[in-house]
Amino acid sequence: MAAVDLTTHPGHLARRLQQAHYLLWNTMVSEEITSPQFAVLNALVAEPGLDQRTVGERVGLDRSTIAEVISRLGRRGLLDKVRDPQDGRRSLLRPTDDGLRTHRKLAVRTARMNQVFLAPLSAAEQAQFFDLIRRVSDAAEGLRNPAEPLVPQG
Amino acid sequence: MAAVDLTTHPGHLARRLQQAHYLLWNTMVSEEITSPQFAVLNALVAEPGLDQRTVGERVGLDRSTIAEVISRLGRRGLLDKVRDPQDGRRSLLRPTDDGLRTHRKLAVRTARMNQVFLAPLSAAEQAQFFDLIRRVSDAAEGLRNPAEPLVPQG
DNA sequence: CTGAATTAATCAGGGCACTGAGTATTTCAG
DNA sequence: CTGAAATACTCAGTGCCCTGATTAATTCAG
Repeated sequence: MAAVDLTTHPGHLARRLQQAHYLLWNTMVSEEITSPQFAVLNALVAEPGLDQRTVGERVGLDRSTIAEVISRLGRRGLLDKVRDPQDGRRSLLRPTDDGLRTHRKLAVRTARMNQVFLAPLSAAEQAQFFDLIRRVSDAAEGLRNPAEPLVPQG
Repeated sequence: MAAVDLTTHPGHLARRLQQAHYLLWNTMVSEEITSPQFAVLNALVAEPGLDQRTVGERVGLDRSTIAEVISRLGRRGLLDKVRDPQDGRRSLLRPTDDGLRTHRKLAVRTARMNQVFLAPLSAAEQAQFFDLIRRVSDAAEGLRNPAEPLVPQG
């Protein structure tokens, strides 16, 4: 006995939500390009020439994961990766023509999928949905570095 | 240009939410036992003697993933796995004494973590949060098998 | 200018999540 | 009773996600 009701556990709900999304993405958007891959491509369409670490920051992927995702996108010929002549540690990334085409195509399908995914909610509820999830995520993210002791701001 | 705003994409938000949860779990609950592992243990505390497939159903893990999670819990000595004498295909699972102890300990910590995680929301908002996520997940889950042609209900 | 941080990227290793294919066991039609 | 279908599980392969350690390049103090 003493077992817990997981339907009131946000972590469990988050996992289920992501699984549901994965399913829909696979059937409605693409079986080749994943959602994180699209996010990276999208960041590079917005800001071509970013380095790997910054792209990871933009889309919320750590250094190891972003390296893998970028390697896959590179293998598929969707982005170019060149060493920064100014700073030999960095690789500068930008989408290829094929990458731009793929991004445009998937952006349309993604919008359609989002509509289906959110269809059970009214417009007001969808706004609530975004707001609540964002607030919880941001707050937890903020707990990462519990206020730097040195040079707090400026 | 033509880049999309990911902050209005439920899939992206779901991923961020799960990452935030992962972070908090790791610091506040356990670095050894993961959240899916706890979910499996919890299911077996509620219903000892379940077979692998059913446990997977209860906690939302597919056949392959549940096999891995159970193998890890078995290696840690938190559950026992015996072949069903009635049906040689099944393995019957039940928590060990150590598994029960671990479950009790983690249940307490998990409750504390959930409070911290949901602290940015009022009680009413927390209820909304559960409701909205559950409705979206359930609806997408329902799209898996688009209405069985045989014996719809009963 | 040189040695000590700092920084970007990589590598090794563990865990979650899915699909498609294969194996063993049970069930069920004939 | 026997062969086909269904079922529980396993295995191989791909991809996401994290941490800690390592490598290469840059920056910065002395």
